[in-house]
Order: sequence, then structure tokens, then C-alpha cells
Amino acid sequence: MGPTMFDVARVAGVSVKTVSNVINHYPHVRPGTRDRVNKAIEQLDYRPNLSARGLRSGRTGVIGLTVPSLRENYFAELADAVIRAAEKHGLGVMVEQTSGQREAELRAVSSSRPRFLDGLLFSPVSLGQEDAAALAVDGPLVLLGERIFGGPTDHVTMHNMSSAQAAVEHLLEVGRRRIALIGADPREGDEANSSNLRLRGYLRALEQADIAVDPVLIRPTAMSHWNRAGGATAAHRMIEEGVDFDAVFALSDTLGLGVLRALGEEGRRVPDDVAVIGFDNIDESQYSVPSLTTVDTGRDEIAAIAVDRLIERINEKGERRPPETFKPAFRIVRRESTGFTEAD
Amino acid sequence: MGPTMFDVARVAGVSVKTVSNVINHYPHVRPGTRDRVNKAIEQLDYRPNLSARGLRSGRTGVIGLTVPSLRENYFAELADAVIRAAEKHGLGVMVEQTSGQREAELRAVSSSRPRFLDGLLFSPVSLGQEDAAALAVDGPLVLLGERIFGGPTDHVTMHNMSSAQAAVEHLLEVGRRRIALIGADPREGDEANSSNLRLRGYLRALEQADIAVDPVLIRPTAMSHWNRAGGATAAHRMIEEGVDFDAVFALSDTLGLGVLRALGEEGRRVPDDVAVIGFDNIDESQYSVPSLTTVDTGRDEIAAIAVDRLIERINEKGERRPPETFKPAFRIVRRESTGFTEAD
DNA sequence: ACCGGTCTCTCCAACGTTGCATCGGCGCTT
DNA sequence: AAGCGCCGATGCAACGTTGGAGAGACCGGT
Repeated sequence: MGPTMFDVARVAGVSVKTVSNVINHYPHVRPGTRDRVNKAIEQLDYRPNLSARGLRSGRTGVIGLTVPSLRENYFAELADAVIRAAEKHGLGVMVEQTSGQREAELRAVSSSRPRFLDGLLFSPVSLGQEDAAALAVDGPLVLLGERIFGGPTDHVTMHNMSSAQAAVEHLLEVGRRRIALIGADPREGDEANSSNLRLRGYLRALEQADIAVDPVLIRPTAMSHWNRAGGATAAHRMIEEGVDFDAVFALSDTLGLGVLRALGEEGRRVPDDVAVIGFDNIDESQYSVPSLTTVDTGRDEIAAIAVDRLIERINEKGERRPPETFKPAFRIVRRESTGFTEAD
Repeated sequence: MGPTMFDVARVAGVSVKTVSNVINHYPHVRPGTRDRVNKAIEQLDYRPNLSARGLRSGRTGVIGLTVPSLRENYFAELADAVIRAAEKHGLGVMVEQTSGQREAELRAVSSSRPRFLDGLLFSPVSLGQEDAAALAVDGPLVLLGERIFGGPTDHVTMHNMSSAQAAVEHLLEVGRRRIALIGADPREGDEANSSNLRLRGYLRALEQADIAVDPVLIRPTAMSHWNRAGGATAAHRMIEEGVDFDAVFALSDTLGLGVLRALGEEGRRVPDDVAVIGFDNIDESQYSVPSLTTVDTGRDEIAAIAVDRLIERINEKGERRPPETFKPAFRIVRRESTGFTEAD
């Protein structure tokens, strides 16, 4: 066990409380005293014991980030952004994975999670609107994603509908008319999830361009198959069925990368025969062959906002600000898969 | 603030310590008492305060994982594996990123890191053999990767040399003779890092096949450019220089994916004109066009071993086992980029 | 019936830190 | 010169938990 405040106090010739005051930047400490204490801290390589601090003050300086899986590039990059944002505020990040399982997601927000996180950033994929109540408990919580709206917590999401609309408009601009959508929600209903919101943007873009919607172009893919394999399968099947299309709007980049692969295997040239746009702007899309045009949803900003809101909630005393929803700006990143060569 | 042991004790009609005993599976508690306590715990939704436990027992149940960046697929997948392995033992994982910077790496193992992690898994890229001493401090530590050998800690690494040799032998088996190596260390010396160890495997394979080494085929790439862009650049340059080659051994999958892209752009067919093998077996390599043959280095096993060793160190009392090095088995995963269609 | 040992549970103290109360001294106002 | 308020520092208690010691009940062997 390392040195404690007591040791620092002894070396600096002050009381333990004064050491605490210096560390916490309490203003009424004479510069000379402060220096002596800091020198002693350095000399002993003293570091505060976060357990003790957490016990006494109720703060540990650690927040949680709960995502489906770091193997999905989007979430790995989100985690990277969150860790960077948290670090700026001196917070550590404990990462938990749910594999997208309902069980695990419920566990993450409620019981059995030991008490020691100052707050939680939570990106559910299985919990839905009907579980909004489950989020009412358990300390500062900021929600990421679009599974649950109007819940009791702050919520950082993205301009799903308008950015999807812009994506489709981009395909229209490059002259496409038979635009397939890959990644539609295979379930009934119009629950406000990523799929359905982006679908609405697609429909709206077509409507405004006076293009009739052909249901055969709307290709369902369960969220659990929102990966390269799922995208490839969907594209293969569409071709197998003889569907006529000259563009694909993939509802995620990984779906889009799978589509690119399948189109290559089927001998369709991208973008000549088929233009493809993805969604998320993961690092990888920049390096695929061809590179993938996509929607940048402002991931870094999402992370920064989420961390800021969470910190605000953590510091909240009695008066509680009502829950808010935040949506950073998006932009279309034009790349080879829609006929451009330079990004940005 | 939630219920405490005191509340549970009151409801169950026992002492606080008995509650503690039940929670910690102390054997001498009557089943009836245990049930009453468990019922009270459930009823109150009691969860232990890890700060208090950590303060009293010196354990927090959280380990650290320090990697360069989660944006690199290899490390994202490693983090995934570590988190899963740790979860099996009831441990949480706090992830820190260093961006591969020496400063940040030194900070991670030594001062300023607040005391509350039970132990640390550390994967340095900038620290080298000369920094081995810096690792002597600061509690349980298990090293990942091949930057530092013979240090004062346990070390989980991989069969770099023999698996690289096997990779090159695979290329020889499919009839290639002019095998380029992309990702060599541009610096002088033969420090035992990933690059140089894999280079040795390459050299040994050629030697055993009685093929002369052509230095022009050994292409340097700084570790900081071990990504798709770096691989693409290296391949482009090699073609620009008019180098004759019929295979590429990329020292990482991301380098290999960049090579695939560049070869496509240059009109070289893979595997017909050039066979390519990567290293790491990241998820993505399975879905590239063409899919990338690679070396699976046993990432899950690395994570499991590392967590197990770390836990063992954490539980170590006085007698210290001398530091050990572990290397899980590897295997070659044959895919399209060397002329195979089925993985496994 | 007695004794030693085991089982079940309890009491007390301690982990390292910070919130609160307080205290002497100094400078400024009246 | 007395009073007031601020500055700089201190001491004490408390956060929720667990280690250790120990008390009483119970058991089996003699």
C-alpha cells in the first residue's frame, strides 16, 4: 500500500486536512504551504485513494459506458471518443458489454450493478420504448442512440431522419432512381428505432422527388445482422430475386461494406452500375475498395455532449433540470462508392 | 444513496457482520439465516458499495486495460476479449488509451494514476526494453505484446517468429517465390519487437526453402503507420519502383487490407497475380474483397491467460512466483487472398 | 457430567478521505 | 480601542465495509 495523506502531512509539516485542501484546490491556503505540500506529494509519489474518496464524498471519478460490443467498429470508435472526452475532465471509463441482450441491458441499469460509478452512459439496442420506466432509477444516466425517447433521462441521439433524407438526396443528385434500402426493421410497427427513423428519411426524400416507393426495394435485416455478412446476404438475395436497382442506401457502414463485397462478387461495378452510401462514417469506410460514401453523424460531438451532460447531472444538487435531447450536426462524406474521389 | 448493510441487517434481524459474511460466502452461516439475509438483500435491492469494500479490503474489483487506441481493430477486439474474460471473474475493466505516446504510457504504469485498480493489463508500443525497470513499481501488472521481455512482470505474448515463419511457408506452399514483407521496422538494430520478430520468421522460412533474400522486398513501415493507409502506400510505392513480387506478407491485417486496396487500384489480381497474407485475424479480414488469409494469434486465449495471471498476482500474498511468459498457439486461417474459399 | 472443539453469530476497530465546525490572528472599519 | 469579518489552518466525525477476536450454543467423546 502506498503513502497516504497522513504521510504527506507529516513530511510537509501540516495537518491531514490541509493536504486534502491543497489537493482539492481549496482557495484559502497560503502559497508557501501549498508548495510544501505539493513538494511532499511529489517526493512520496502520493496518489489519492479513490476508494476512500469515493466512500467519503460519494464520487469515484469513474463513469460507465455500456455498449453492445467493442467488436462493432461504430461502438469501438464511440468508446474511443467517450474515453477521450472523459479524460479531459479527469474521469475514467469502465466499459461494459451487453452483446445486445435484453437481460444484460436491464442488468446494466438496475440491480446487481455494484454502486461505485458516478454515472452511466448507456447505449441500448434491445430495450425499447416500453422499458423507459426501467431507466428512472439509479443515479445519473445519459442515454445514447434512438431506442428510447421521452424517457426520464438526458438523451444524445442523431438527426436520423433528416440525415437519411440527405443521404438519399445525395443518391438522387448523382442520377439514381431505383434506390434500395438495406437494413429495414423486419418487425411490424413503426417504433422509433434507427431503422424506422432512417426509413422515414428515405421515404420523405423519394416523396419530395416525386418518385414512387417500390416496396421490393426496402430490404429487411434484423438488427442482430447489421454487419458485413448481413449486408452481403441482403445484396445477394436482392440480385437473386432479380430486383432492378441502381443504388443502395445501407443503414450502417458495416452493412454497406458487406454490400460492396456482394456487388463485387456479383460482377456489378460500383459506382457505375450501383452507387452505395452507408451510415456512421467508421474509419474503415475510408479504406474499402471502393471507398464508401457515408453519413457522418458527429460521433465525437455525441461523445463530448454525452460526457458533459452526465457530468452536469452528477453535479446536480436538489434542483433537477428536466431531461433534454441533443442532436449534433451531420454531414455527407462523398467518396468513391457514389462517384467521388476526394473525401471532405 | 441506496440501502447499506445496516439496512439489510435490520430487516433480516441479524448483525451487519453476518450480512457481510453471507455476501462473502463465509461457510459458517446457518442456511435459515442465509436465506433471511438474501431475502432482505433482494427486497431492498441492496448492492455492496465498492468504494467501502475497496477501502477496507484493498480490492475494488476493477482492473485496468491500457492500449494504444480502440480505433485499431486489433485492440478493440482485444479489449472485447479482456472484458469478457474479466467478467467471468466478476471484475470490471477500466480502459485507458495512450495513443501510443511514450508520455502516456509511462503515466499509465507509474505516478498520477490514482490508486484504485486492483491490477493492470498493459500493452505498450512506445516503451521498449530500456524501460523494463519502469515496470517494477505499482502493484500487479501483466504485460501484453512484444515490446519488453525479461521484465519484472508476467508477460503474455505470441509465437511471433514461428507463426510468421508458418505464414511465409503458406505462401511458399501456394507456389510463390518473390514474397514481399510489408511493415518492417525502419529503424536500425534488431530490438525484439513485433516487426523484427516476424521478420526473423520470414527470413528463416526463406532460408529453409533455399530462397535468397532480396532486400528490396523488405518494405519498411513505421509502427505509427501500421494501418490501411500505410499498407496501401507501401504497396503503391513498391509497384512504382518496379519491384517484382508475387506475394505479400503484411505484418498486420490492417496493413494487409491496405495492400489489398492498393493492388486493386493498380490492377493486380489477388490471388492470381499476388497472394496476400496478413497477421492478427481481425474480424474484418473475413469480409474484405477478397477475404484476407491471415495468422490467428489466439487473441481470446491471450486475454484469458492475461486475466488469469493478473488475478493470480492480485491474490498473491508474500511468496511471489517469478515472472513468466506465456504464448498461446497460433493457426493459419486460409482465405481467398491466397486462393482458398473456406475459412477454417 | 465434564471437557475440548466446532459452529454461528456478534462486537469493535480500522481502511483513507472529506464535510463541518472551529479557532487564532490579522487587517479594516467605526 | 473595540468589534467584525476573512484568512489559513486544524480536529473530529463519518462514509460502508471487512478482519480479527471472541462469546455463547451445541456436539461428541470420555
